[in-house]
Amino acid sequence: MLQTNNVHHLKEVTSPALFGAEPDSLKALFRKQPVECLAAGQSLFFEGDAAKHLFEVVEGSLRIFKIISDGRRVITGFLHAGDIVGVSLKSHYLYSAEAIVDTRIRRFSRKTFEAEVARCPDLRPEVFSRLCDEMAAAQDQMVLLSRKNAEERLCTFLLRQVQRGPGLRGNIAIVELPMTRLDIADYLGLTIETVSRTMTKLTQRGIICSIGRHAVRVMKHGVLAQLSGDDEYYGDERSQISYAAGNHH
Amino acid sequence: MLQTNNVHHLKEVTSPALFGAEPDSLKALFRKQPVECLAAGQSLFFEGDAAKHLFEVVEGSLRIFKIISDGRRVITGFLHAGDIVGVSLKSHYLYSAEAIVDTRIRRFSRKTFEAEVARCPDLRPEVFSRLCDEMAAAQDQMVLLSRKNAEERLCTFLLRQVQRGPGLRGNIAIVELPMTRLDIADYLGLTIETVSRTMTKLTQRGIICSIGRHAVRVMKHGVLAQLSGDDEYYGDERSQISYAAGNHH
DNA sequence: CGTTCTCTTGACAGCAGTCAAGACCCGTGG
DNA sequence: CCACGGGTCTTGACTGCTGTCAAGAGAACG
Repeated sequence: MLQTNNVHHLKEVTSPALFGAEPDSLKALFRKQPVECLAAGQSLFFEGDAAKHLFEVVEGSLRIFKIISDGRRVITGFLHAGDIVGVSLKSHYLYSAEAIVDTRIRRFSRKTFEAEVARCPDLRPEVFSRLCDEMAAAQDQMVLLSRKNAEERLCTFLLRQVQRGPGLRGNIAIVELPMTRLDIADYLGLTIETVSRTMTKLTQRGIICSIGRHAVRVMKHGVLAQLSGDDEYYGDERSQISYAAGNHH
Repeated sequence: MLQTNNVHHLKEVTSPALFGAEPDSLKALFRKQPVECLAAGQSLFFEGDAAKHLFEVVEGSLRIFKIISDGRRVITGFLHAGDIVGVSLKSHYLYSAEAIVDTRIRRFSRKTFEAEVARCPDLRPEVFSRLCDEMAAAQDQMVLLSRKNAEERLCTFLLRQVQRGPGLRGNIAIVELPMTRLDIADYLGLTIETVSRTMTKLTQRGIICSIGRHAVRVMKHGVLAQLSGDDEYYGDERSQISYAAGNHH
């Protein structure tokens, strides 16, 4: 948790001022707002509520999800420190948002936000850019849900977490997984049992190595990438994949 | 995509006090552009191409899709007359676009488009609104792909086509399906065989009735809605669903 | 230390995928 | 007009991945 927070700071500082304007002008809006705290499991808002606010995640993680008819839940995304909730808002929230762990947020009135964006042209590219990023992520998720098998889904998921994280040292990275297995399952369109079984298999093959329940050490980043199904091409490079149990811990 | 969403969006965008713009100002931009023709099967652009243009579909239909590693195709959406392609663009196209049938389009330079939007504040709410509609549709699609079974997927798909269409007369509507079964399968995350079998079942139960390959008559709109899995609640109303073959032809 | 929740593992079932064959549609050319 | 050929669609038999159900192990918390 603290690590991701530090990284977020790093990103902010090192992000080059390519655009002339200060890079995180959007977040600057939030900076003066008071910080609020959400306990793990607490709801921030519900799908269908009037969308009165936007939120910045200061620390912690949120899940955003929809519930359909008979109680099935679909998690459409996770949000972490530095993310902004609700840029793509209509008049009502499209999804519910809950804290996964104890989380700190800042709040911004939607009305004021829109006025600020209208007033300050420098903000618009960033709003637009965040929307497009969200759209690109949604499309990648559609690909995952539409055509990937359980192993590919989980590998893709783990890779995404690696990319968010503190970067890999050598070939090895540690990724935090603050969410539960059920959260992961509902995000990947699987059951909790399939997530669990697939993680066990990846562990047995020495590709990952569990560190408690909420962290994983990625031992073979390249193999993970191959198994994710996102590679553009592969010939016989698949041979790199080891089906034998590797040396873990 | 959902009617409820459209209602919100209408309220928001057409509210004259807030924006005072003509509703379709965006399309007005395209109106002066020359019309180009695409033959069925022809590509408009490819995923990864530099995104130099936006397009308005004047007549016909497009499929937009991504291809992953071993050739698997995921159709992320269909576009029809009146839709605009590429509002959510980054510097490169996120997906490929192909004509499903002979299609007529208008083209607009991305650079000019952005200049126009910067110059004319009235356009911005509409751009934003279209982006949000796209996002809402993407999330509905994630729900479909994540948690719905074959029958629910197909019923949801058919319902969406009905909502796009000329409206239902009485309880019955005719929906055009210009795309092939393979297109539908790649859109719904199924195989062509499963799509075919599921349509056969719906036909046998008298819920729909095929009119050639590219059109369907919806006989029981309410049942279709129940089977789509989007209903908020149901008690014993399921009893309305008939498992006996209905009277068709 | 016991309760509760989460996670793992196993046995089994079922939905959808795969493979295969044949029907149907439609444009082309005889 | 009909025959032909290629593509699309339907249908059947079978397989297999993932879901379901169930039990037990492991963590977290009071």
